[in-house]
Amino acid sequence: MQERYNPAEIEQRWQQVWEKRQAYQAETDSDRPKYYLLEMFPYPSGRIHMGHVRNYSIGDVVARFKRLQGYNVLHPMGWDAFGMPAENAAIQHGTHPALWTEENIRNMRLQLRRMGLSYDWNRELATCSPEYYRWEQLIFLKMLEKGLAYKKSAAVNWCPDCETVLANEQVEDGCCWRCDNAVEQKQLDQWFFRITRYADELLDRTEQLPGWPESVLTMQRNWIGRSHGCEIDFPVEGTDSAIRVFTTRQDTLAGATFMSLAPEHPMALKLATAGQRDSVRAFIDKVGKVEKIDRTSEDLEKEGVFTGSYCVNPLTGQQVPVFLANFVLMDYGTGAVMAVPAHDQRDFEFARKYQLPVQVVIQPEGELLDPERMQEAWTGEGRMVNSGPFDGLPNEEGKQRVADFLKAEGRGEPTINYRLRDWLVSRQRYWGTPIPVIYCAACGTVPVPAEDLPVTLPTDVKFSGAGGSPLKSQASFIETDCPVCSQPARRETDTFDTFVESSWYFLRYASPHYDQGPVDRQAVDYWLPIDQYIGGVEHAVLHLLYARFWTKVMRDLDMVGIDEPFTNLLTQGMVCMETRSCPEHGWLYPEEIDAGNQCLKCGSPVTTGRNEKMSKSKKNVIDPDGLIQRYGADTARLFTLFASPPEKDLEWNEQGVEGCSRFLNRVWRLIYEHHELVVGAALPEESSLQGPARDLRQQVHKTIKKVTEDIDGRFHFNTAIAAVMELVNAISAFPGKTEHPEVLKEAFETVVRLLNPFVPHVAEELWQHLGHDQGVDTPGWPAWDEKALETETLLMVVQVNGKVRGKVVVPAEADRHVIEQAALEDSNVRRYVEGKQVRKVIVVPGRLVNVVVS
RNA sequence: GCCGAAGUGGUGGAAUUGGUAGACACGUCGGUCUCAAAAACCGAUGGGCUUUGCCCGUGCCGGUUCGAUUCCGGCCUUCGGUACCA
Repeated sequence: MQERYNPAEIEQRWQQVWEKRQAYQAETDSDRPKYYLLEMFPYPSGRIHMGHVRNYSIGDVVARFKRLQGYNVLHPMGWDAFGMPAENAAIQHGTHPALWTEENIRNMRLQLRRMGLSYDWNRELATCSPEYYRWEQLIFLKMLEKGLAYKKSAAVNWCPDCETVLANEQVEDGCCWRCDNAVEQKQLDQWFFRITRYADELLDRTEQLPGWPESVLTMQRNWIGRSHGCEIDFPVEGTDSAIRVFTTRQDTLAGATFMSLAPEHPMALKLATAGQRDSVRAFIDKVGKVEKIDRTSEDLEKEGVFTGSYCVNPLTGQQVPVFLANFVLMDYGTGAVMAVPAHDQRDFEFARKYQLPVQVVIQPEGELLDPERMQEAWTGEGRMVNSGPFDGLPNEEGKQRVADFLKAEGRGEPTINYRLRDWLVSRQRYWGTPIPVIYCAACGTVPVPAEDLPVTLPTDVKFSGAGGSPLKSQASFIETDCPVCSQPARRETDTFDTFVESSWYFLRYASPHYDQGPVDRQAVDYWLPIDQYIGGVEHAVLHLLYARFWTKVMRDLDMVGIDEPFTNLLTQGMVCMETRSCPEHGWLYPEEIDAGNQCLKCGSPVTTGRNEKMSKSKKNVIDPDGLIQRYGADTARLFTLFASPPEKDLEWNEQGVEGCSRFLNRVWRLIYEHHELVVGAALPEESSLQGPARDLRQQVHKTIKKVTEDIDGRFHFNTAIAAVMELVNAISAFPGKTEHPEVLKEAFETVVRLLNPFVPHVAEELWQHLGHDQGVDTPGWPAWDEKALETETLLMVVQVNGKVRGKVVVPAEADRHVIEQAALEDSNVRRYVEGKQVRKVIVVPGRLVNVVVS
């Protein structure tokens, strides 16, 4: 055994051993309980960052721990390989996206291997390979058959400079994130997935996901945004048509004194009377020019224009003027709103601005609303007034009654509205899965026959950066024959949103090489659902909602037998670090600052900012490679696990890293100094131990229990590691090392085995030095001996009136009376009890005694 | 505005079911070793005091309880999500 701990040498060696042993390959084995552990797969950007290190360190502890507990663990890794950065790199540097991506994967795979993560690399997949996306195309065809995929014209964010649509996240302050040009709304024919068909199930099943964080479930519920209400028809005066509105407040129907339509509403122009036509046109034009982002901002002034037309309130029969209003959105509800100024703040402001009548129809308890003097709308509860037959009803009950009335009269019906929109999956990009559809002049939109899949992405394309997707000018790709009539036809040139690939990769891992379909049903039935999914909270809605949707689609296609893909979800926090900036040069890297905390370039004093998420733009990043080089992967892993619990943000602290490195060095040295003592020793016999030897053995077993319970389900790795540190401190201080080598041996072996999931390389190395030929994982996870936990005496805290006044040691089996006696005899306790009357003595077994005096 | 999470020493954090607040680590201070330094090791470290011990202390105010970081009510602050959603 070497005197010095040399992480670089031992880590490389053990990684080779594991690889040779194929130690982490998972095989379907119905005789063993399975455990499917998954971390969200990375985009192959080229280098891993600290967020990855944290995510995968957390996952690896769980994977190794579950394996040691005897589970058949599936722990795969792959690449979310399609996406815009590859294409941007192609435009900027001329490298083909495929080569760029491959190179990045190669590099990142090496980085992950250097971390010693226990992946089953035989199951590795990259979503950009035709063997993967061909099955996605097949599922799309099936969705098309079921009406779950469809094409429609929709307004999308369009960057005229890049000639492509942008996802909402790619629009920053109304401008393109890449070229900083203003984003426009453009009407385009786009492919959608009908996720709204699953809105109810996606929402209702959130109640049955106890293993998910409440915050994520709430976000999903809000995103789906189901609201119960009514659709109501307001007949237009002098015509036989009607305007249909959606409302959740049908109880306020009698108070609807005007009507607001979205300027894009199909009836908007038709309703304009001759005298109003010009101003209506001008208003529609004006609103149309405002970007969507401003349109939905809070500071936008509420404006409208009168159409000149009236409709009729179906409850009161009153005449109601019809306005167009800039705050009414065409893509929610029906694009028309019944305006109830007394009970909706927006309508109230609008009514005051245009001097429209305010009619109170809900009176709150203990308050009398006066329409003349109201300063704001009353949106709370109350009793219905001015509502004819409904007067006096509590408004909640009124909702039901008004809905029933409308239905009976044929004027409306109860409806459910969702905030959730269908998922727009078309992208005018090259580096994605081609949408397998052909357009034929005679036959229209024709799906590519399943036997012709995959539609592969052509590789011989040119990237100019202009003219949009290179597929559009790739004749060899576009030109094809119609599968129906064999006449010349054109291929779809749009590709899928990359969220499509990440919606089912976790299913593919069960049988990644299966070539008869997307998944091998047997493998999926064995491995799925995922027992533990781990990733960043930034995916709380998008990816996690899409993945749930896709799983349900595949279930309904009889491809999988599960309803939900992720049983337990852990959303890990961000990795943060302080920022430093100079008034001259902006953000600074630590190496751009001198010892006196001044900028190396200009000498200005450096301002230290607060902890923020690590990002290159703010120069508060740590490069995992450098970290591993300096300290080793084990230290990097240990620090990210020790510094904070996984769901919280992690504050980077170089000194904390050094502390972890120091700890591993201490363990190494301690074992180095004593390993000859313990290598030949037997393991201890419980009964024969006394004093410090017995105490140490007790702590060994207490630590096993604590670490087991901390890891299992709780994921409190920080306290688990702290417990091992305490044990190491106790071993250091143990006076009986030479007298009790057997106790020392058990203690050392326990430390090494407990540390194994966290720092696997050094654990293997030390295990070997403790005289074992086989891996540290061979004996499985250590079990604690209940007998060793038993004590003869207990330390009990004595309180007087709830304040700690003393501590007494009592026999473990002492009864209430004996404990009470001992407590009252304590000299300090006596000072507080003497001369007072003891009212009550509370004894909490094994913990404390509280003497209540007065 | 609404929804969610959080607030504990100089710092990261611990206290699992209402039972010794501050485990573990970082930092700081003092010491040992050394020509010196680093490393390593040992000790101290919430604040205050009349220091065998006492008082105060978990964002603020109140409540329940023998006992509250933990439960309840009301506020304040920070972070995250989301929004003219009718």
